[in-house]
Amino acid sequence: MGEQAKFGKGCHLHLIDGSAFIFRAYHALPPLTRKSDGLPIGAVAGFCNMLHRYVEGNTGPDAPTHVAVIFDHSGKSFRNDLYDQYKANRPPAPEDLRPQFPLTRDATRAFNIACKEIEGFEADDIIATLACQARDAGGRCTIISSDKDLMQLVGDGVEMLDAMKNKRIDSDGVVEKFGVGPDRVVDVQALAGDSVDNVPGAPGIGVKTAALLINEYGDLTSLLDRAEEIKQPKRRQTLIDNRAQIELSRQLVQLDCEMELDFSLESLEVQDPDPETLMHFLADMEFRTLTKRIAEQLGVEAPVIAEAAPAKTEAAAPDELPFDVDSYTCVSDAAALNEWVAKAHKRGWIAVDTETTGLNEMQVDLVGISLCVEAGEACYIPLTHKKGASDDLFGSDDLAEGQMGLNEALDILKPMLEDPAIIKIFQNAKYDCKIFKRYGVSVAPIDDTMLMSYAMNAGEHNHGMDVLSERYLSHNPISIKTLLGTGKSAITFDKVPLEDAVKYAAEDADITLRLWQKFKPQLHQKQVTTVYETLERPLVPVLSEMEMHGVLVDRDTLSRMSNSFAQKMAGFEAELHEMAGKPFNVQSPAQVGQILFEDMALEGGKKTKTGQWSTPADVLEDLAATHDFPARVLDYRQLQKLKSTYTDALQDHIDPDTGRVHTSYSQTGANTGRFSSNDPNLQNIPVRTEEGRRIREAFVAAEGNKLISLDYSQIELRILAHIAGIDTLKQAFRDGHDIHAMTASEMFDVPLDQMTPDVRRQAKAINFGVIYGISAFGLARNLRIPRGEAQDFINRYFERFPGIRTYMDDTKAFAKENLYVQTLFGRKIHMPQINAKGPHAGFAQRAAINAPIQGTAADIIRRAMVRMPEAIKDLPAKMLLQVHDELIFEVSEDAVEDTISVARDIMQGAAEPAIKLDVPLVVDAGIGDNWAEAH
DNA sequence: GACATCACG
DNA sequence: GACGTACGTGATGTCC
Repeated sequence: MGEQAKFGKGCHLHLIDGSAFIFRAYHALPPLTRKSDGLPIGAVAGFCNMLHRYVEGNTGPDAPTHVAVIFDHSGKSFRNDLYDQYKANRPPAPEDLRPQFPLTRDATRAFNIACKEIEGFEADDIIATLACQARDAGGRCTIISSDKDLMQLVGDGVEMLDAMKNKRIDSDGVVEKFGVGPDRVVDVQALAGDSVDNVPGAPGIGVKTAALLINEYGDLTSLLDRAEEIKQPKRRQTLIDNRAQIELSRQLVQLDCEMELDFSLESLEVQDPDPETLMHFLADMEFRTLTKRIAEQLGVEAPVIAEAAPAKTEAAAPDELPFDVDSYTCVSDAAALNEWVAKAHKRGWIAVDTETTGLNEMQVDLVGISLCVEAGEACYIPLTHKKGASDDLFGSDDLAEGQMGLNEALDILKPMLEDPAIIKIFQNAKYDCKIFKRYGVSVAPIDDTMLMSYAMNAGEHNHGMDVLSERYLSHNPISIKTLLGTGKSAITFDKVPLEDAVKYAAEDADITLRLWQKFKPQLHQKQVTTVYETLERPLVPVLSEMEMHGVLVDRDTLSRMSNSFAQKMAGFEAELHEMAGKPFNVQSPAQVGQILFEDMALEGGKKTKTGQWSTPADVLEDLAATHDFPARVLDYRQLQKLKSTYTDALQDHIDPDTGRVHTSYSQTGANTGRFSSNDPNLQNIPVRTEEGRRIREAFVAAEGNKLISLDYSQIELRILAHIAGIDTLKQAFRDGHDIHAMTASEMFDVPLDQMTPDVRRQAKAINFGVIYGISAFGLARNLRIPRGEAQDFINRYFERFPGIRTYMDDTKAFAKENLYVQTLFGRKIHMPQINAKGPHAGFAQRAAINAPIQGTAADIIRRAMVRMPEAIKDLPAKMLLQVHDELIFEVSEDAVEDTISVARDIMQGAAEPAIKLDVPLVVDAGIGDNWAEAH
């Protein structure tokens, strides 16, 4: 440090406003991506060009002797402690810009220019402090920026330079801009405020008026003290009323010239870049032109950049960094943890994984947290592991040694996990976010490798970590079973010895980070960034909240129904044994089949592929027309289903703490974009039979509330009408006609006023069949008509609506060509089986026809759900459940109508503005004390 | 753990 | 010309 000459007279410091460079570069260039992997790189390219042009231009007597690029540190600054709304209305950095922030630091260092940022301060403060130091030492300083907030620093050897316009700004320039000299800029800004930074200022006073006042009264303090003297009554009152706010504003705009810096002016001395380092960086970024140009100037050989690197989509390249579970570290004190937090700040991202005592997010305890910022470098923070059970079979409740306190760790992690400038990366973020939420941490923003995979590869494979790691990293992770065991002897994670836990948990974070690095650029390449960012990622907090809120279920209602079912079933069982002439297990399809088709020798029995007699409901229904036995079996089966799956099982899912049922939605469960619901499944609660529907009476609103249900009417048919472009159908929807009756009328030439329910029913079956990729066989079975007749129906339908056949043929052809189909919103559903030969071919083709329709409907309700929390935030209403085309809310009695109105608008307009459908979306609403009434 | 059955959209 | 099919899910019980 002592080698450099002292900064003083004759020295000239240049300070570059790094953030301004980045944003200017970002907006000036198209969204370039790195050829080999699609990493967004446009802002870095522009940044490097600007930096290079700047260095090139620094010749002659006025060249700087010292230089630094100053960046804003991610996260909040001390100004947020003064005013929590400071810069609060600033939108987050664009998605494709964020990963470029750290790269611009790397670029600065590659050019061998000092690169500075300090936590808790803005770049402007560092610039202010350095400028003052330079001035005090008798040297000069040029600030390369056009930010008006820096103009207060101008004067006495400090100037600004607008690099784009190549215009210097001195004291006169400041007067031109603010109407006052640099020393009064702060006063003017305090009065005028700043909408960009959300500095309030004095209402109704702009720069012009502010300058007028300051020039008249000398300075801000005098002005405020003598505010009574102001002639204009309104202006006078404003200043008197808002004195505190104006003084706060002054604090906000006043830059800190006296920061403690851990580097000296001397350390910023201009140095030549190291050609090798610079070349390596530029080549790594694949900047072909710039690399060549700078290589020539430096007189070195330009490194070769492969023209078209092989697409790295599937298996990992063999030369990738191997996994080494022994390299992972165990973090057990605050100092070590703080280092990891610092790494996250530096990088702007961090992969996080939580370990818990089980899978039920509402009940389990946090056991530890693993982190990873750089591939191959991961740690585990054990928090509540229990002491080993060396000779005590039951283990111990005492905490194991070598762990930091849970609260201490969370206190350190919370600001980072909530920092808007740091992306937290998870595999299945919803799980971890719910856990963190229970510990008072609201994690944001996030990325989720599971959802990225789903957006890119739905239909190709599942999206669990094991599958993804195997497929994309060629690595088999440690199996959780080897740590926990299986079945009855399985232990919970808090009983796992620390050294094993570190390897397993840290590896998961490492895998997550590596998957993210691999997937991120692929999202662009596969053109699903919008799907991921608008239809997948924003749902994580929405679903988390719905799941955590849960739905109130009345245990007594269920319990009474269970008892009633049990009684009836016992009666049916006795009857059935009597009829069979022997006791048998009514729940065994094999035994029922034997009795029906062997003992009773009934006709029409078919066998399943395993050789058993097949006894599904439709077969038994046919037999029930003539025999009591199959009719009774059906009765029994219905009650058995209701009891075991619903009235019994649902009670076990009532959370002991909340008294409510908390389902879990799987965002990646259905390939079409639908959600699935599990533990328990609340998307298949009975409704079609009277008996079953009564189960919904147990789903109730809390005291003083109502349940409301809003469902899309015929959404899939509407989408079909739009996509296939069927004018008659579209018009019918626009006119609000009964679509099935209309179809029947068109097909069978029956006037609407002479429509019979049976003809309408047949048309309805055809309409549904079309959505499913109609076949004569399927329609025949559904309508119980001969196959030839079904084929006639279908032919007539296609004749009447030729657009439908075109849509089906086009969709099939598209799928065969591309191996995927698409929704209106760009969601891709892969169809790897579409070109299969043989009997399976039909399956894939029908799925291909159905997927765009079902998927588009799923996209639309997803869009509604993403917008819903903001829309209802001021209403006493909560969104509880989603059942594919229906949303259920719990709402205070006095806000029922308002909520319906708001939620309906959101749902009906959910396709817009992305898509303007040719058909209206209609949402029906129901209200009740329970779900049966509301539906 | 595979299979059959049945609940939903 | 025969093959065997409606599309998408999850939970439960039997049986091996």
